[in-house]
Amino acid sequence: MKENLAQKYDHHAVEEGRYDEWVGKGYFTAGDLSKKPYTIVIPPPNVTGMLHIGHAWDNTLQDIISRYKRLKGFDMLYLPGTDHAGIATEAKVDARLRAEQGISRRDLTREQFLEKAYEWKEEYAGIIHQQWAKLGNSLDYTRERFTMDEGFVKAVRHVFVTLYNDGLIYRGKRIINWDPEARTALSNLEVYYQDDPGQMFYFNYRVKETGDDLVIATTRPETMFTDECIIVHPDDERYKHLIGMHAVNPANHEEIPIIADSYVDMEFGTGAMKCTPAHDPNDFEIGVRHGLPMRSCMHDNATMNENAGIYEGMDRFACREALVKAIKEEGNLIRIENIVHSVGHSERTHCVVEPYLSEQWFVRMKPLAEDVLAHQNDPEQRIVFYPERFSRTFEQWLENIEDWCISRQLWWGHRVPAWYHKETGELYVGEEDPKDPENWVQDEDVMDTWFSSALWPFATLGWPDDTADLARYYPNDTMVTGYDIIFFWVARMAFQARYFTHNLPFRHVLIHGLIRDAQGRKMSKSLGNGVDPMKVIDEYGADALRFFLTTNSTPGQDMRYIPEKVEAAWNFINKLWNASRFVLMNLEDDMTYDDIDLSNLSDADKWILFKLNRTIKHIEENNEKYEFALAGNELYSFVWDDFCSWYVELSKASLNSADETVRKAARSTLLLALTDIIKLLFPFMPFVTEEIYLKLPHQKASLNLESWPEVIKEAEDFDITDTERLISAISRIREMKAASGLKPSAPVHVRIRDLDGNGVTLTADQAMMVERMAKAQWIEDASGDLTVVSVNGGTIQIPSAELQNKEEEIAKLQKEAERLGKELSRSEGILNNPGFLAKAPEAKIAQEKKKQEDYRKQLDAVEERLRELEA
RNA sequence: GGAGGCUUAGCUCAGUUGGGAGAGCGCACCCUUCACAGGGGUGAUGUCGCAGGUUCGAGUCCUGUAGCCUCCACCA
Repeated sequence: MKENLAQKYDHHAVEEGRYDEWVGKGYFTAGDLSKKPYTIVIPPPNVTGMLHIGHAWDNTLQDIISRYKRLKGFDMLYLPGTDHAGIATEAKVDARLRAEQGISRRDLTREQFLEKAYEWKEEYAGIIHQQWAKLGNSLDYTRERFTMDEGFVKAVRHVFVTLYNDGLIYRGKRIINWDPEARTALSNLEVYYQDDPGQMFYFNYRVKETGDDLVIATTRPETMFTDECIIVHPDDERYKHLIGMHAVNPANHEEIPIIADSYVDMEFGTGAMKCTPAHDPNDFEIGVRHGLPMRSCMHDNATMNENAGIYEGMDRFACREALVKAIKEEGNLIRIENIVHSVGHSERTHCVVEPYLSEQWFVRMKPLAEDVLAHQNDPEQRIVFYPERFSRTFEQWLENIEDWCISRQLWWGHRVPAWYHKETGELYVGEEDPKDPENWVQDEDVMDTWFSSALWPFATLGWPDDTADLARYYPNDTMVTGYDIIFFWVARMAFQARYFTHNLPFRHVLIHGLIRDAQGRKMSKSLGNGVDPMKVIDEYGADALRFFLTTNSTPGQDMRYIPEKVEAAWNFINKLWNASRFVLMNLEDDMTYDDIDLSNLSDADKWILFKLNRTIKHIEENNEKYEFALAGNELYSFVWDDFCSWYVELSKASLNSADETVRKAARSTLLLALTDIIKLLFPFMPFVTEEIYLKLPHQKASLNLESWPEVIKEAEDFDITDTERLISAISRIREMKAASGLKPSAPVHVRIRDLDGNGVTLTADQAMMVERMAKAQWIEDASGDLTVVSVNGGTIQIPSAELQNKEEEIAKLQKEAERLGKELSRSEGILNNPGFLAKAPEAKIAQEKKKQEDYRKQLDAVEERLRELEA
């Protein structure tokens, strides 16, 4: 006997050490020029921490595609890398400094801080590598990248400078979202809105010239110190006469002009609004339009500045409270309404974002977005989304895009390549540092992390240099990512690729959802409901986790983490393991893969090979469409039901045959089918399939070097109708026995009739199947009372004395008669419908007629038996 | 205000050009030398959210509607 697998499937033993061996042998290293290239770049995980189960899902999808493509004969490049994740990492390092040394980043110099940040990066990149290994990701480490490595520095500078020179990057004083805790600007995307309880304050701005009361509402009284004017609608009869006059600001008694602008909605509030250009984006627009002053009344940490007078130094919210109190005391508070309104928070620090006027760098988005949108109509240059609906999300966002604020007041990131002359104040923007650095000071800001990740698909391949990898592996073929970063990332890669490579970054985008906990809640640190993929792997193995993740999800849809389902995946692997042990036990010691001989196949052999062929085709079709759940589920039932439950059992008869040609055919079928099964499963569960492969007679040094199973040509013409019928007959016999309270092993005799009542003669092969699987002995003919049950294509008859249960049989037959009656009337209904006959396809009509006839015959047999029983 | 998703068996979910409702888990009964008791066999359970429409035929297409959820925009 061949060396067999261990008696028990132990995922630790199977997965241990295998990955390093694969990497060491270079199985994941791309570069075979004789093959067609296929590229996936990993969405670079942030070096902020460890991978979570969402990464495991994302990566498994990529790895399945990669391994499938390798089997299909592609030169597969699955490129790894990590993202410096500017603000997120900076916050982590800052928190660590606080915890370990009781200091903040501001207590260090920029250089000192960056040193700490690099230490952090090294530490977590190391952890991420270990995690990738555990997951089994077939990454080409010879091409690993980091979004702040040397090549990226070059790429980012080139992009910045080019866009600047082309007028697509500009510096300007604008209202941006300011995070007063991190003290940095944020992009619109880094702000989330949440309904918070708040208050609407109504104040009286008395009109200086007339003494009229002018009631103005605001939710942010603390910004009133820099109100620059009052605005009313030019057509508003209530206020028309006040235009050009002045109102007294109740916060600081400044007299501010009352001006007209049709921006004001007369229906909203009191119809008059205050305008604070430095603290509100809409007010800013108005301010620009009317040439208003733009004073700010806050510091960058959201405490009040000198423009707030006596409130200087106070926190914005404390100031709000104190100010309202003061205004009330002066009699200018009209009323306060409690409201719930949407308030912007920082994605990172969660504090309330302050619309804040400051000098920042922006990317002019419109022309870039339009270029992408234009190419979405070009079949050759269109990015195709799976599922397709996400292309709408993508395109709609691009259609309504606003300029992108890319500067961040941080240290960890790509520094803006702009310098200011110490003497003249001249601005220099360039890829090279100034020739006379002593005369220049570099812009302090760094760039939004996404500015560099946007270059990922091509900068990882060596761009802006004209490298061989870039020529070969770009554009990427498939990008796999979550719907949550379509705007952050996918859209930005799209326009940068368009602008700088005049190409699409990738042809396909496979979108997946979020993974939630068993109750359907989002996983979060505060809930403590996150699932650590490494713990899952420890408990069930990476193969089980991978199979769970990809066969319980639908593209684009969220999924829940349900431990029982991971366990079900483990059980499936265990089943495969045991079936493999069975096969190995039955192969001869010296058997090689070339000894497979498909002559003299039994009915059962033919049946499984025919089904195997169909399975190979289906899996391939679904893999091509990224429908891994459909592929995985089909494999599950093919392996468990068809291969294990039926074929392995049936093969036992052949393996015990006295005829060596029969035994050989069974061995050949077992080896061929199992080998193909593990190839089909390999992308899903690379560890256990490799283990099995190496124990089986095999042709390559590793399953990684194998090729996708070929459809077996001979098997395409096999007619398995009789075998299918026999299998359903076996089920009916088992059913009859179970219904009669007989043990499965209790022997019975069985006679089979066709639909016309003629005896069916079984071949020796078929009789053996019945004997083996149903513990029923086939007899040509039987006398006496026979219990009857209908089966597709005929009836099964068992001597009643052997079943000894008349009531059961009557009940069963009545139920059967009822079912057949229903089917028959359904069928007749359709066939009596002239519309159906006139419009349905010929084949469908013929099929329905055949069914009707069969139902009729079956029902006749059942009714005849019922009459006998009742007599 | 705009866009999208979900609603199918007790639970979690599939269901890809419209043609006799599925899986896993759970549940009931039976079964152990012979690959696997983390197993085998048999079985029960669904007016496919609701209402219309198109069609010979709708879980599947169209319209409307309810509930839950997500994203985008706006909010003096």
